Amino acid sequence: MTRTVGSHGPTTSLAIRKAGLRLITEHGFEAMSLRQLAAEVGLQTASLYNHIKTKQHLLFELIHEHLTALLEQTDAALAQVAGESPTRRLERFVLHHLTYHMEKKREVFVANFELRGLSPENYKVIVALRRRYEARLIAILDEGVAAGMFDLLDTQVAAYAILAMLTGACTWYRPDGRLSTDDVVMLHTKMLLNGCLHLAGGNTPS
Amino acid sequence: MTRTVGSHGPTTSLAIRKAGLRLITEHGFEAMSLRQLAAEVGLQTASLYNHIKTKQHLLFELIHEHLTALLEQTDAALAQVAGESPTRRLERFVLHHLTYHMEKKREVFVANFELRGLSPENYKVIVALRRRYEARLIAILDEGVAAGMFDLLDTQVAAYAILAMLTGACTWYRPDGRLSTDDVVMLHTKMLLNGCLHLAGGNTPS
Amino acid sequence: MTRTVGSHGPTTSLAIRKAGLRLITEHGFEAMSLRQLAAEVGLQTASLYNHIKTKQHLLFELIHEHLTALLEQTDAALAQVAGESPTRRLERFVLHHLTYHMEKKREVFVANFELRGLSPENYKVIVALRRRYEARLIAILDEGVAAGMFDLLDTQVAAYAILAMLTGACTWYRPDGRLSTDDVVMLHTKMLLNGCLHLAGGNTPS
Amino acid sequence: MTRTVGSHGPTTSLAIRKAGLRLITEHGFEAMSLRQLAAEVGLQTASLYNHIKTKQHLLFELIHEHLTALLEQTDAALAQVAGESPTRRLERFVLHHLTYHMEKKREVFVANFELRGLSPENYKVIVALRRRYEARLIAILDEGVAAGMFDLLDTQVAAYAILAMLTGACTWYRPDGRLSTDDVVMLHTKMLLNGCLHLAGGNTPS
DNA sequence: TATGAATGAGAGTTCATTCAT
DNA sequence: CATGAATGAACTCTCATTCAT
Repeated sequence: MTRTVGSHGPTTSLAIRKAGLRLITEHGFEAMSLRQLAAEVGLQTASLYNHIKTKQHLLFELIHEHLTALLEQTDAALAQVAGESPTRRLERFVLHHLTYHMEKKREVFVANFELRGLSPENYKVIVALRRRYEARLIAILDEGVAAGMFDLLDTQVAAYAILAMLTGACTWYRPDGRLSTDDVVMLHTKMLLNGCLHLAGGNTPS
Repeated sequence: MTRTVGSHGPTTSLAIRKAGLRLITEHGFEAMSLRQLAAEVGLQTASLYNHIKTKQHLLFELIHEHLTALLEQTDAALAQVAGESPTRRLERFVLHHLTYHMEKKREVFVANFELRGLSPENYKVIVALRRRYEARLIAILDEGVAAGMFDLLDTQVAAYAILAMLTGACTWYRPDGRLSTDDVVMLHTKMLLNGCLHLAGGNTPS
Repeated sequence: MTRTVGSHGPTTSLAIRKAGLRLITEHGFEAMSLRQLAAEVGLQTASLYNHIKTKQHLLFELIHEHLTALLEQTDAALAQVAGESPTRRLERFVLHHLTYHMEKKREVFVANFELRGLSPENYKVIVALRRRYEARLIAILDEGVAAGMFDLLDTQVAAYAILAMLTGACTWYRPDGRLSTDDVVMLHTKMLLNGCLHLAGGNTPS
Repeated sequence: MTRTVGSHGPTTSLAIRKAGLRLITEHGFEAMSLRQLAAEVGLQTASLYNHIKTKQHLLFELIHEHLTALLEQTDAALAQVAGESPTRRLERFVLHHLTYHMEKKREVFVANFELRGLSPENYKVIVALRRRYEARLIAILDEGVAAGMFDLLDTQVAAYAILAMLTGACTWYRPDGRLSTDDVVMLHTKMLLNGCLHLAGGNTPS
């Protein structure tokens, strides 16, 4: 009754998803062929269809799983600083976003830059999830502005700008690069916090 | 300056490039077919080859022309503030980057997110051009740090972060949206300048 | 005669054959997929192979069973009018053919229009059975001609023509249509008998 | 300026259609592969698409062209006997139907037995054409009944029966067979006319 | 008896590109 | 400068069938 270790339980499905992420990251979704994917996993192309519904659905699943996990973990992280100051909460958000994104580079990349490959219906679902994530940040910024601590013309645009910067990090960050994750986090945290804060001197750009 | 009316020579080529930009933006380079492109311009597919060398070369041209123009205009813009303070120069850079990017949304998008479609040789050329552009910003940041005005752990990473934020703007910016270009420029300028400046109080993150 | 309830052994096999007939009728043999068939019966495709040898063999079985039954019943019907006049025997043949065919529309359709799907060996077997059936009709026509009652140039061709007409009926006949089976039988019997009879006046076509 | 004889004008398109008819007749529409078809014509599969829209559309075209021609020629034939007796007109119809069908066996076969391969929309169009053809025969039968010359319970059903018999002829008729076309025509004409006529003696089936 | 997974073959269709006209 | 036709490669996906469990 014991299942042979390593044998075809969810193993193959996982391998497909993992290889899929890699290939999509490298060549783009449209440019990745199922032949390639199958070869990577050591299957015939036809066998893929025992594990995925269609190529399109695979893309959807990969992005959906990523966004769901991201949302969940973000909420958990923010729960730790519930009731604290907007600055503290923003700091926490940045920390979590960066660590998560630097760890799951591939998932992030796909979820951010391969939305074009989604069918219209799938696209809608994914965009809704993204909106929910953005809403977390916007809420923090709104609190900060309401408390007179943040100085932002428009919290939604500010949120987009912040996310663009943070997510951009996962594009160029290399684990074996010059900077540690801590460095990257510190650098971005400082830039963004300073950028949002209402500064006494009022050094608005000339 | 005179051009014989009806000699639609360059006209067709321009139309192809314009439609190409649009289709690549919408569907991605790999997903855009030359059939589509030809139809868009009112030609048969075969006729495209009177105006482009290959599909690959079209992509290269589009990106190359964009980057060349961007570099040229950036240098012109910075020349206007030669010798001024790093803050002023950074402000100028941000202003120019944003206005240019919000005006040429499609070119920017293609040049940023379709590099994967380039052949290795073409990729090298383009990346070199991008490096030169990034170098302009890094230089400004370096000056600022050297002058003790900017407080940045790593100017290269800071430059990437800044560019990610700025370029991100062209992704979500809609000319008919809630914010004017001026608003967008002001908002980003303020965030970034504050983010870079060496603040007296020393509000390092907790 | 007793069969353990729940031992759905033959039940499943029957369900498969029934669904097979339906699907082949609707989509054609080549166009029917075993996936479809399995789904129709509530099985996985692989499980079908516990009940059929191959797709090809299923087709063969369906047709073979039909033709065997048809032959058997036809002989029984004709036995009832053994020794009677060719006219009476022809009448009986027509009656039986039509009633049988209108009742087993699907079997008839498959046996008539899906022979192309048979493998060469299976094809031979089936065609031999059909020949035997046609022979029954030809024999009646021959008797009629010999007795001077039927006026037919060629009894084989006449048999084909008659069968074509009769079998055609099963194509358009709808149980819930305008005509009852009795109507259909009467109409065809009259047409065919008149068509075969040696008419006194000799109304040969001009 | 003169076009090379035999060169690629409509020649290739015609060859495709001709080979298509043959292959569909032999293997059935679904079973015919475009690879086969291309090979038959000496092309690469892809090249077919310079001449056909899709496989489905090819089928539609073949049937549509056939039915259109059939209708047209039938009307021409019937025009020759306009105003004559129903018997004469029926005779003419039978003659034309048989000669046309024995000459264009393949077209007839496809148009009669491959309707299942048509998409729902195409199916509708084709069925409408067939209805128009059947209407020609029904009209003749109606005239005959009205004039008291034909004895038919139901002209529509009679028409179906007649067409089934006539069309069936094209299934088994072989140009090199035992019977000449004339024989076949005479045999069927006699059977059908006798079958329809109102006979003095009133030999209704017992 | 039923199943999930695997397979090899092959389906229709689209692709970028070439070339004679 | 534009075109229709041709090409070879590649695409996603489905097929009937097998086999260990």
